[in-house]
Amino acid sequence: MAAEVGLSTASVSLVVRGVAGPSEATRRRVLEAAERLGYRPDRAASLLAARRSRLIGVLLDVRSTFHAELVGDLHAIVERHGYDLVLSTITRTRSEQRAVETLLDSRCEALVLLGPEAPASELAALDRQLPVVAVGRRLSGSGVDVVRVADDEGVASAVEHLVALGHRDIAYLNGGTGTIPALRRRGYERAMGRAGLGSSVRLVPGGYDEDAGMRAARSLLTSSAGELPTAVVAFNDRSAVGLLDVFARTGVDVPGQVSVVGYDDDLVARLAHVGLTTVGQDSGQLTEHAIAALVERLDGGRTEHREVVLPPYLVVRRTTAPPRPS
Amino acid sequence: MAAEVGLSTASVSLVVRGVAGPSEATRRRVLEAAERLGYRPDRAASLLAARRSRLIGVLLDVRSTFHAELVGDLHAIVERHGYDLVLSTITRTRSEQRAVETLLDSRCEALVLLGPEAPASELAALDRQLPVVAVGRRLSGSGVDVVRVADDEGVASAVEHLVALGHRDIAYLNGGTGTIPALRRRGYERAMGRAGLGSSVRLVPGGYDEDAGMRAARSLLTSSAGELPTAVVAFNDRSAVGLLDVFARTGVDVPGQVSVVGYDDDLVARLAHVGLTTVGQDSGQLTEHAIAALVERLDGGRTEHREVVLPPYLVVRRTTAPPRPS
DNA sequence: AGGCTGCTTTAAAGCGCTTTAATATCGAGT
DNA sequence: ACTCGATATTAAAGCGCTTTAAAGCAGCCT
Repeated sequence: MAAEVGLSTASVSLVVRGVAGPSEATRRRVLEAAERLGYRPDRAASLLAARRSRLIGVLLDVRSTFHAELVGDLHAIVERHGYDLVLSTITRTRSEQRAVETLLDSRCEALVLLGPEAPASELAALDRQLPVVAVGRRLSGSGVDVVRVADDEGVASAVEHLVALGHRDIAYLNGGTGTIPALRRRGYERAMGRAGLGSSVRLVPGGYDEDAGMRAARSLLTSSAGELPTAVVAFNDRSAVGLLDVFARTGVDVPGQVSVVGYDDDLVARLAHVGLTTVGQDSGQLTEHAIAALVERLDGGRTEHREVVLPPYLVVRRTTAPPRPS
Repeated sequence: MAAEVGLSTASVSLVVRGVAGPSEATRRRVLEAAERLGYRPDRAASLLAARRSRLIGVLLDVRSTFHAELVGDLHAIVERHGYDLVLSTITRTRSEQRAVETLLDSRCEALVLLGPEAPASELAALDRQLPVVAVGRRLSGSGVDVVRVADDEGVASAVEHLVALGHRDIAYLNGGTGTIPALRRRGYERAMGRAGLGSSVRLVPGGYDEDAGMRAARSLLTSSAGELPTAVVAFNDRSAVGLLDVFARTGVDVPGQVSVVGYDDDLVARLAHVGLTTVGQDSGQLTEHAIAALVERLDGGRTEHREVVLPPYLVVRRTTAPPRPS
């Protein structure tokens, strides 16, 4: 390529990277030749020579629609800062650790971890190697930057919405063990307390999928469970959909007899025939803050860690209404 | 790292890559030191020096759940062949071409394109640079390897299923323009013809999403459309879900009054409360053939192109039943 | 003319590895 | 003791770039 135009490789490098220096004439000459030869700089070589990759690694679960949305936003944002993305997904057979190692091998300068599961200590250790931002997960300690949505507030706003509609008998369909389920559950309990409904707190064992919701619905419908609550807040949309399904099949009118609120604003919640009232998080904000945090540490030299907590928003659709007359 | 153990970098390289040569003693010494120092070989440097990246690029749409599934399988398969994956996704703001360029820049040795949209000629041009396999799309000419499922057969088997149940008035909800919609539609037309129902062919304009399905359902329900068919085969699951939604809201019983079949065996089709009869494709087979094709060309020296067409399978769930009595 | 300045270009070193060919080591065999 | 072959190790070149310092070259001033 350099030989082709009778210039040094240095000049070519300068032109190709758009660095100031070469004259207009040289620039044109090189660009023309590059075009003609279909020249593409070798990323590996640049990376090696430049000692900067300008690569940001993203750990994701390719099966998650929410992650998909985030990746879309990330691409756009990262580009504005002159970085590029490298994706690494977990799968059934590919652990989080393995996925992160791939990212490390690609010599990423920083990592965005979408919903990481690793223990906080491990993440902190990672962060000692390179800037890391965890998205969407609450983390004790402050070994990494965190950008997340206040899940407890989200659930609280769901409860408040129901209370405002007149509900008093509001059950919560739990999401199992884990930091996120715990946080959401606490949001429910606190909100109930604040509404003077502390004594009506009613926790139903659940899980994260449709099946869990279906089981929960069936247990609520057995007479031994006592009267059906007038509303139930579910850990997430998937379990809420399970609830809706069983209610629909057993002739329980939603929202006539029971109101249902989900969490996540999943695609499934938005489907017109589901129309689930739910709590969503602003993916654009989430990614914007995540990248900002990394760039600050990479280019701005910030060293202490920070946690950004964004407010969730309630989306009222068709599964909530005033309670049935008792 | 080499200095650390008092050996040459060559020896270290040999050990780290697991190449035969170094003695057991050396091997242990290096491995121990690597562990202690947290040494990770630099991918870029290896890539540059080895002149082989052993990387396979995957073009995908991170928003597609089917692609997600494929990526999961790909990771597992590729690993068995000693390759690694690099992912590049299209997004709202990131074109297919841009995504492919990224892959090229990473010096992939071959590309797996999941549902590529580029014209065949462009793909053929790409294939002149490196082995390319297109997954899931029918391609005229033979400029690249193709692995796909026989979409026409899939739709045909849906029609045959309905015919076997006794249906004669079977409409098809079209998927818009594009090679895949065209192929599926033809599958419908042919199957109808074979069943002696050529004169009952009934095409409804549609699209690929829930909205299109909803619009189609409404148009079917207006009296001007004539009598409601006893069954409708939809271009895909998403549009089928739109149909189901409108039917449910307007009190049209499925499958009592109308049977509905989708296509894709999406997650949404599997949800218990949807229970959509649909046509699925075996993602494991698809990826297995795709990688096999690439490996053969990469390591086996095959040069001509090939097309692998896999059979789809019908999944009968709860949205199909014998037709309503007329 | 000679010395400056400011702009453009390039030689050369080197990034962290792989690879090849050559060298070192060690018994075994004669 | 000496050669031979097998095995283990390494020196050195080089992958395709970036980067730094230095060189080349105008034009300008004194």
